[in-house]
Amino acid sequence: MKTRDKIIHASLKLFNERGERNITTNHIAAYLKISPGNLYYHFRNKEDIISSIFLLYESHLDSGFQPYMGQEVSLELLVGYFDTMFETLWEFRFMYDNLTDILTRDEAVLKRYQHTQQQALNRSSHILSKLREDGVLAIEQEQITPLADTMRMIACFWIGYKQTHSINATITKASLYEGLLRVLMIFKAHATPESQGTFTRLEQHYQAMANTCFMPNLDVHSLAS
Amino acid sequence: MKTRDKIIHASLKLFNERGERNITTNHIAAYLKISPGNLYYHFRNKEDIISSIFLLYESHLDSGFQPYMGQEVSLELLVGYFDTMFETLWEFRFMYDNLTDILTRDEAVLKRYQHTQQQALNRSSHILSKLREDGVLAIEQEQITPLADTMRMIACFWIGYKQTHSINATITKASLYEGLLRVLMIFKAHATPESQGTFTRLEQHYQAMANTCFMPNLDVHSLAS
Amino acid sequence: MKTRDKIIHASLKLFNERGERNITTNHIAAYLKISPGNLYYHFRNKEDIISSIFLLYESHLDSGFQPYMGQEVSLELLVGYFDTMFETLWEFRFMYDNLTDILTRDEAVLKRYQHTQQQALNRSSHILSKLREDGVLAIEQEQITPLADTMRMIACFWIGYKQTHSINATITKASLYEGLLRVLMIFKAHATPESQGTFTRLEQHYQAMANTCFMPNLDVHSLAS
Amino acid sequence: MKTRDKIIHASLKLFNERGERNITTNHIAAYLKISPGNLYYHFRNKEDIISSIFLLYESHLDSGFQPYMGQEVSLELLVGYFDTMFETLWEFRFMYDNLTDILTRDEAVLKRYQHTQQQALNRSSHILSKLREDGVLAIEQEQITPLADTMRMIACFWIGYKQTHSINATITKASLYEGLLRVLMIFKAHATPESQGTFTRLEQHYQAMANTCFMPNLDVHSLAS
DNA sequence: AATGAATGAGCATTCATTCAT
DNA sequence: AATGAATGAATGCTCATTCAT
Repeated sequence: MKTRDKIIHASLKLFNERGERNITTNHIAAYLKISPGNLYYHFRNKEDIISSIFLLYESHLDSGFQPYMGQEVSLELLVGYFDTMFETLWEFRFMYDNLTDILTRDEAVLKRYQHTQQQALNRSSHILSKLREDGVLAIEQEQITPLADTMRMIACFWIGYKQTHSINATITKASLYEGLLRVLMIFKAHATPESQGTFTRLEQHYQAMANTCFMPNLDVHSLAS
Repeated sequence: MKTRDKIIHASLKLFNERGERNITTNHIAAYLKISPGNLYYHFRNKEDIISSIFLLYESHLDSGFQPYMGQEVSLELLVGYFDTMFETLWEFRFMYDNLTDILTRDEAVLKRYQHTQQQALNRSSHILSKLREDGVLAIEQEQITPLADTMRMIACFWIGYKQTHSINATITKASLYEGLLRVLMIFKAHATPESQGTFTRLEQHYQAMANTCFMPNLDVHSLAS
Repeated sequence: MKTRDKIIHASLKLFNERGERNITTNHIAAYLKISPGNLYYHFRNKEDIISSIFLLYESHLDSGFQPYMGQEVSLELLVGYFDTMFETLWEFRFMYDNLTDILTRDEAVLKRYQHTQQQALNRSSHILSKLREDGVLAIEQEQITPLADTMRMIACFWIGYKQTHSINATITKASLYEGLLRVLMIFKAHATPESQGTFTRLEQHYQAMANTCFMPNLDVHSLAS
Repeated sequence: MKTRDKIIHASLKLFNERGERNITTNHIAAYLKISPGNLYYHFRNKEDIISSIFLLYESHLDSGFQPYMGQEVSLELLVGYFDTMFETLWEFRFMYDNLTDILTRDEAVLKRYQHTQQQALNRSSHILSKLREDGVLAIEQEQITPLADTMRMIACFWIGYKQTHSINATITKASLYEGLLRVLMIFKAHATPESQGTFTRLEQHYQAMANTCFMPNLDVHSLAS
């Protein structure tokens, strides 16, 4: 891997593990066993590194949220989207510990972040619309975007929420699934009576996933069954 | 006002306006035109100032969330609680820009914060239970606490969310009402058919309130009518 | 006791226990539950307090080192002097942790200290002379002052020496007697053959004293026997 | 010279001249016309600088106190040791102005210091034993270590003693020779009658050295004659 | 590409001392 | 005599960034 990419990935790793505020450019250089000067050869400044990490974030989100023109809307598809979102959140969780602060510092990053988020929201709303048309959701058209937004919000702040409001502050994959179940709960509240069962099955699936985090050797096919 | 209180309020103001990480003790002293030594005469250190602000936060929350022994549960009462929460969040919004970081630094504050939040959650759950018994909410008993928790979560992170995900990042009272409406939306999703109308009226009330922010001279009695 | 004296004695106590450098004027005031302003009403500054402690030190030394015109020189008398010195050292031990530093800061105190020390040295030399005349010490007249000086030096720096060169750094009365025995060792090296026995008895006495520190209830008459 | 070494030597110089407590890291940086940041690039903190100075001290002492396997014990050899000790003390005299304080602050340095001192003491005792076997010293075997210890003590605190107890507080090489003569005095007190002459000659030698300090151009062969 | 020494403004904090009351 | 709030220069130290090599 090129030095530039090494710096991005080391920074991301260290930021996630110990918080962006606690990681200096010298920490990153020392971790990679390169000189601080070399780090600044590849990046103008620390903000520039963060900006590059956001670029990575954006492409993760974009590639995981591909629209699905023409395909039939399935719950699996929708869940695929949420899987993507939660995985992205895990990968870039340092951002969500400190989102306001980071975005306030760099106007350009803020704009790009908002654009990416807006696109993700549009796609989510589009899917919710289809689910409504298909009789899965009992919801008025004008409530669709607010609902998508609420779900996104819970996803975005779940990590920060867990870290501050739960006794055990360490974030794990299991605690992320807990967040997913919370989103599903809201989803289910808007489900038509006929689709309640489907949502129940989804819940059971993710509950199993959360449990699996502690039993990693089990092969999981809970949804398929 | 006593110097000690001046320091607390100036800190709160500056933290809210420019972020806690960007405000040094010297900034606070300079803003108040007192010496850094004087600031440290009144507070052991910066953490101590923050701790005192949290004390203020806790008493705001506690006094606004008085239990209502004996009274009849009304939507108005519940809404009063949310009004309190949203106003408190506004007053102490700097915390939510950086909650993980702040709470990680001071174990004692973390414990107190979590205790306060737990009590607020208990009271919310209690009210939801009553609403369920009164046939207002169609929700299983075991879903009550998760629902209360979700609503709290949206309340807690609404400001941070707005600040980072909306184009116009400036937080106003109107944008807080927007958050309130979002919570109501979730609420309404669990309403029994008979109480749908009540929730609709509530929505209209808060919508009016939000609009009034731009027309402050109008006397508002939207709920009464 | 008057506030002024309370300040002197509290300062002495705190300096001895925790080191002069580690005790601020605010510490002293807080310990006495008086205001810093009051402390500065009684003393111009910290140096002034230290100067007053030195005054106390000087009078201790002077009163314990009264010349003994006319009396017969006895070993008991001499030992009385060393008892005084060691007790004074114990009482004012903070000085000897940091003597250079303290005396460098205040010219006037330095001069007074040196004067007091010179007088103590003169008296010691005078006694040694008599002991020589009485056939107790086998020493040339011109070696008398250097010998007195060496003994004083060991006395003065014993505490500092113990604190830095022994594994167990805590200073106790017992460790002071250890220093006394060291001085006696030098003394004995200059004893005439006839007086060796007397010095041996002295050593046994102080050895017993050192042991007594751990058995405080025993009545000690080791010298008398 | 490398910056790191410059910092060590400048610190040593400034500490010796003005006392360690009175020299801040900023003083050192200013003296060397480097930035405080640069100083902290080379040293973790002030303790780290002091620790490095102690390393220097230890190697000075170790290299000057090489054991002398097989050689015949001569007074010259012994005196060589004391020369080393006194010169080392001169070079690092700031330590002895404040030894308790400095060693109390850093456990690791204390341990190393005590180890170095213990080794020096062992070697001194070993030499004294040989001198006793050779009929130079009239001393019981069990008194050897206390004697070595006493001599070391005088050496260690001579500078501090002179600085505080003599009218002319400025330390010179001549005043160091005075300390050496003091140690010799104790030594001589334990000499056998046959070796008294040798010690007298030694005294004369060092007396001459002390005088030479004021006549630096004279070639000194006082011992040889 | 890379090194690593160097910068310097800034930070949280301390403490002897002052002063209005 | 005494209070206690206030001062302000100073301290040890940090860290994003620069630059000669």
